[in-house]
Amino acid sequence: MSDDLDAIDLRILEHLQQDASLSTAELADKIGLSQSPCWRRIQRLRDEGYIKRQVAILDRTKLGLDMQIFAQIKVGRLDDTERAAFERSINNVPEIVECYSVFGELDLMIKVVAPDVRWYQEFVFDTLMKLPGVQDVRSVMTLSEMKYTTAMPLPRKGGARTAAASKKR
Amino acid sequence: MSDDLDAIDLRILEHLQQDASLSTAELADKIGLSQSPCWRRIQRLRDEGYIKRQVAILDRTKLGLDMQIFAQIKVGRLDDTERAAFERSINNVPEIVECYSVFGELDLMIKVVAPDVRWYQEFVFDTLMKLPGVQDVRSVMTLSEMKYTTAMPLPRKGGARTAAASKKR
DNA sequence: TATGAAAAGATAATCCC
DNA sequence: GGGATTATCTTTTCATA
Repeated sequence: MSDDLDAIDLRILEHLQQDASLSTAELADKIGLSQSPCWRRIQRLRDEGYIKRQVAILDRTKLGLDMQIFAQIKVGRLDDTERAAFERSINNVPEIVECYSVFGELDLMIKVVAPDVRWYQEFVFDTLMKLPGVQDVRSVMTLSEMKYTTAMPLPRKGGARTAAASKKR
Repeated sequence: MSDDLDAIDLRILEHLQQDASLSTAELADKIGLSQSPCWRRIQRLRDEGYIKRQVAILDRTKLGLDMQIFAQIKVGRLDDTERAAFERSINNVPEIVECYSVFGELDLMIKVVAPDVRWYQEFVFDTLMKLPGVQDVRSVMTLSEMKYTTAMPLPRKGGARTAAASKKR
């Protein structure tokens, strides 16, 4: 449970969260290390949970999913059982790609991918409104995606003040 | 540019977007195919752009990034040059992980990851408010992440009415 | 404790059917 | 699409510092 990352670990993570198809040798080369230590570090980063998983990112629009909508939802008080059921429902709807409980007037912020407006309209009435306790749904349709990344900010070499660098662990 | 996916392609995509660390042989086995055709299909799905890339998903909280915030931003009219500069700025800030232009009262919806409230406060004043044309920032802090996935909904075997299935291509 | 070189094993990529 | 071959990469072992 040694819990600190050195500069080399961070460079490995930075590369892998941009492109996990790199071979160990290529990656080792990029960071000026030989294969074995590079491989062991990757293994350790996996074992310690810094790397959660490795996934393929698909082209949303090529799959006909041209729309993305943020839906803000007002939910009434739920007991623990209802809450668990709610969360299970959310996870069973593949078109809901993100869901957060949030501070403020509305209780949930969810991100939905959809093929078109008609589909989404049905989705709101047939799926969202039927989730337990849902009282109100306010939808914000996106016009364009200016940025979408799965990459987390990591402390950078220059010691620049980034999010990841400012937190004492 | 043959543009249709059969049931096997979809099963391959489904597996890979959940776990891209599967070997071709393992994947082939899961879908009842032998290695060569499975490999060729994966290659084709890559070439045709259905698979955009392969990334490592890191553990946000292990990196000290415990907060996620949706910031809705009002931006004044921008000409093309300013717009391009804006988009470049967004892409240069690693803590901004998603950014969409949206319909409605406010113009942009961005998702930010941050270590703590203090960091985020500084970020709003030192970074967000200094982006060209920004007039107003409204922040919604998330309390908990109920779902986050990079996986897109794909048409399913049963012919269930999913988002991906309803769009004619 | 970490590295590098090299062997052993597994996988990816190509061939032919 | 399948089977077999080759090339490449991953993983282990071992020697070194």
